[in-house]
Amino acid sequence: MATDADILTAARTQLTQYLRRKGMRRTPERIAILDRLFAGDRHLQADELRALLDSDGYHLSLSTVYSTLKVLVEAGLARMHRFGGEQPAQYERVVPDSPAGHYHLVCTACGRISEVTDSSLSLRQITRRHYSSFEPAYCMVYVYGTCYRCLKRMRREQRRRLDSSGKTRTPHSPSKPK
Amino acid sequence: MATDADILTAARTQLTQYLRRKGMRRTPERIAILDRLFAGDRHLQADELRALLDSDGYHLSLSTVYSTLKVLVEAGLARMHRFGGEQPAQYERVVPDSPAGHYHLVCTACGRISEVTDSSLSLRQITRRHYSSFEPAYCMVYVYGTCYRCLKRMRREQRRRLDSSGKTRTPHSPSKPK
DNA sequence: CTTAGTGCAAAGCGTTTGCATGCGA
DNA sequence: TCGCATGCAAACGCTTTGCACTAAG
Repeated sequence: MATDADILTAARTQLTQYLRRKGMRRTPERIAILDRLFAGDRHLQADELRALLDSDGYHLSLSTVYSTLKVLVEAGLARMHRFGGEQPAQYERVVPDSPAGHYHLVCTACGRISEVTDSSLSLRQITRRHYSSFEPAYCMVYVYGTCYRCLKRMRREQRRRLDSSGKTRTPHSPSKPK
Repeated sequence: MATDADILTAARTQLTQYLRRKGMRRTPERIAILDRLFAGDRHLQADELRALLDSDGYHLSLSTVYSTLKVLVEAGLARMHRFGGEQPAQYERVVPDSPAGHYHLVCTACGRISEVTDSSLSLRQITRRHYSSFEPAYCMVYVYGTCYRCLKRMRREQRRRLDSSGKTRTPHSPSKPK
């Protein structure tokens, strides 16, 4: 039932504690980046995050964004993803103490990401069945495939290809041969 | 029960078919790269793969390695991983028609990867519970944590730190201060 | 004979680093 | 005041690209 405000508060607290524990400083830049990352649950690239902060009137350097994101990841407040391999890293907030696992549907055609929360795929369940020789911290699940949008498009294109290659096989209509 | 030889044969066949279907050429470089990738089930980086081929007396350019790996991924014969985010991409063979899912244990301390085959985490089981709006192709599971080797090391370091900071608090033994 | 594939070198691009300055504790 | 954090620009490293040459079909 946590509201976004609750989540942000919890995150700020966790960051403050982490920084203190590590003897690091609680700078306004770090707070601002945390706030912006937690303002939504989208995946953000470093430069997107910077652009957002910029349009908020908050100007900071890319290196600061990168270093802070690294801090957030170490503090367990953010997670880094490399979805395609070609595309740049994307960062995602981690809601403190949230028990549910969630995984990512990655469309290999358009790169769009959707998220699925699935309690049956919780960290606990996945990590439980491990050997004692590995101490799991968290897990990530990626399902690669085709999103419905691309499926539709691909079907449309296929149809058109058949229409034009089949010549007059089906005297239907070339419809829009554009 | 497939032997490595069987697997390689199947992979070669699948590649040949894929290339024919796409109107692409069956060059010796592509075969060599496929063979080398399937010679073991390790994760390989592009330049490692090239080095291996090099030591086999097979010299080819890095760009060829990259472009061929891309082809193999598209043909469903290889998979690309970006484990840490910082480290370069690693490639892994995909055994044709192998039903079992396997996931990766990634040590966040040393970067070492181990693989776990787990039939209860098969693609089928994971993808079954999706909406109809996404057509899954394959999935990847990463469990991040600490491997036993690093756990041991970290415990050792922690102990040493306590020993030296705690002064003579517990007059036990520094045991092996090595 | 045609044209996709290869090799080489250079470009590209996300990310990191070095260093001078600024600011939190 | 002390030393970590920031900003800038340059460096870095993996990957891609452009182009001339080679070879598969």
